[in-house]
Amino acid sequence: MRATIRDVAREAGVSIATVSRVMRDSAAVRPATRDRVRAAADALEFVPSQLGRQLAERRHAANGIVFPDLSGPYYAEVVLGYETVAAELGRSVLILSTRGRDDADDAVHAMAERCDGLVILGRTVSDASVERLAARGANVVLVARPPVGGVDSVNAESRTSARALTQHLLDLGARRLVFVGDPSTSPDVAERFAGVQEVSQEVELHHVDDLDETAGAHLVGDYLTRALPDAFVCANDELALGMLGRLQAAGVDIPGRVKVTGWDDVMAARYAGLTTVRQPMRELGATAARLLDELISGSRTQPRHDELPTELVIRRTTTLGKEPLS
Amino acid sequence: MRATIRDVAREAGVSIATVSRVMRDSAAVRPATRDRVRAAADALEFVPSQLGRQLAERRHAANGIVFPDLSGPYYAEVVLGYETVAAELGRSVLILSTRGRDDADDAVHAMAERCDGLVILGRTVSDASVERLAARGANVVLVARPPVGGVDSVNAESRTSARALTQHLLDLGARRLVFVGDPSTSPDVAERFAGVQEVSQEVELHHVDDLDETAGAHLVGDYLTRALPDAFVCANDELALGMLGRLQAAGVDIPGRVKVTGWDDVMAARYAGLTTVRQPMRELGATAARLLDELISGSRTQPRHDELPTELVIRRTTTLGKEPLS
DNA sequence: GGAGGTCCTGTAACCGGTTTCATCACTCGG
DNA sequence: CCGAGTGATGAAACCGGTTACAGGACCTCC
Repeated sequence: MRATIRDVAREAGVSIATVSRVMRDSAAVRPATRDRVRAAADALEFVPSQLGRQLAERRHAANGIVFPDLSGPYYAEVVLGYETVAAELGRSVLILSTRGRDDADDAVHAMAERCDGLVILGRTVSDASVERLAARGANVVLVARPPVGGVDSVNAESRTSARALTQHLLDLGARRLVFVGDPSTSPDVAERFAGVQEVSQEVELHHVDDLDETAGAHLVGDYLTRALPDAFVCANDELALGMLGRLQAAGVDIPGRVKVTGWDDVMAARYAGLTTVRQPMRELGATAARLLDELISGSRTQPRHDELPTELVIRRTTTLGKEPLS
Repeated sequence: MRATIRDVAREAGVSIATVSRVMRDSAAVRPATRDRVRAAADALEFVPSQLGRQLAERRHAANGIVFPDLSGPYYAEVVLGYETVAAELGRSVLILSTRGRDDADDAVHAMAERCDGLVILGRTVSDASVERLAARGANVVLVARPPVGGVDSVNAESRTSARALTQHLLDLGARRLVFVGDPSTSPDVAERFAGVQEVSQEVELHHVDDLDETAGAHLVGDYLTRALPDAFVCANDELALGMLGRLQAAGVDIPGRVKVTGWDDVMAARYAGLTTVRQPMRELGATAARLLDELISGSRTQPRHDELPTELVIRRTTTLGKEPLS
């Protein structure tokens, strides 16, 4: 069995209070006593129990982060940015993936009991659950999800880049645009669509349920038999990549005949030469960590809703550039 | 302040022991008493403190996982597989990324104090640290890293697939092979090289320090001025993708003039049509979680060193197939 | 009617730390 | 020489649970 603070106290001939003071340097201890305690602690290989400490301090020194998945680069990067800052702030990070889990809400509540605060990415838990957490006094920051009540949030700006993207297409002579995605499923997608509409009023909307490659590849068929538009503005990269593959297989000239854009700038987008919009993923995570720290330390009481800028990335699927693969 | 077990006991007119029994269903309680306790708990919105519980049970019900990064899909998938199984086993998951951290060893030791056991991916911490952890009685499982002492490990098989990959190239008529990577930096790479050598004795070795795209793109230059081999067998996909981009830019016929293979099957490899070797990443994580659980529960005392099979994935950079993008 | 058993519940010790407060020794100024 | 102040230390309460053990109520069977 591992040594406890009482073992060290006995060995050094002092009280446990003194050992505690030496271990955490919290109060003056006579040098001679301090050395004796240090020696005893070393001899017994004493390492203070985090559980005991946490119970006494009534804090976990840990934060949670909830995400749907780590498969794509998106959430992985956010998690990394979050972990980096949390570590700097001296907090451990607990993770919870809701993929393939039907009890996500319960799992999140259980997790909230194990940390001082948590970050929730995307639509992993219901609004009701978020509100319940907040009502229970949990410290919560939402990322990539519209604000719920007075809960903090951090999001990537969508509308400005959507406008820039659309203007870029118009500048290239594209007139008939088709937006692929369903604005009603996600406020993010709605914002992107709204941005596109602001610049190109006559943009068509092609509803699609799943925003993945299969759906993208599938829906191309409809257009091949009918007329192709000048450009497909996809709600995300997966969709765009799926369409791209299918269009290329059909021998359609890209970007000559039709232009394609995505959103997110996943790694594969680089290899596919896909024009897209890059989000500051790591920065989203880092910002969330800082906001959460403010909540936990109580240094801020007013809710904050941050919006981080995004960046248009132009590649071969819109302009036939000679830019290197980078 | 949140209600504690004592508040509930007072409210229900019973002792804290009875409340505990009701909350955890650990012993028979008279139905009438149980209902009274339940009602009191509900009224006070009592949720047992995990800290108190953990201290009493002397367990964290949490496992750690240490990884270098999450940027590539490799570690992200391993972490996901791990998290899924850990959650099924009722354990939370703590993460620690060592990227850009110079005190990785200390951080890992600190983390070990906060969980019942941990998984270490790759060469994130020194062998000495792993041994120190094991000596302190920590439960440790290594993944994608050669065994250290009697510590459990889970690895992906390398040699068999390396042989299959090489045979595939020979079957296609390739004779002059160049292996790109440094077998001395990683036992994994050494295994892969050894497997290649077993089938093609005259394979050349091209040492390269960093196994990333830049390095790959860079080293192509040397070969363009001299003679190209029949095939480049790269130690990983990033390297291969870097070379591929540079070769294509130079107008080299792939796979006609030169074939290129990678290792890992990252997502971008699919889009690039790169022949590679797929590792069962999620399964690596899941297996590690199960081994760790055996260690923690004490149901196994003999160390285990598992090796999971890998799979050759043939794509356009070796054979000019018509296989769909999948 | 009493011994023995079962069922339920409370008392109290325990997990391993932190921290308040009291105490005691010692220094210093008057 | 004495009272006040200062610095180091220990006793004990506390954080919020779990659980071994004891004991009382009640039932059963001889």
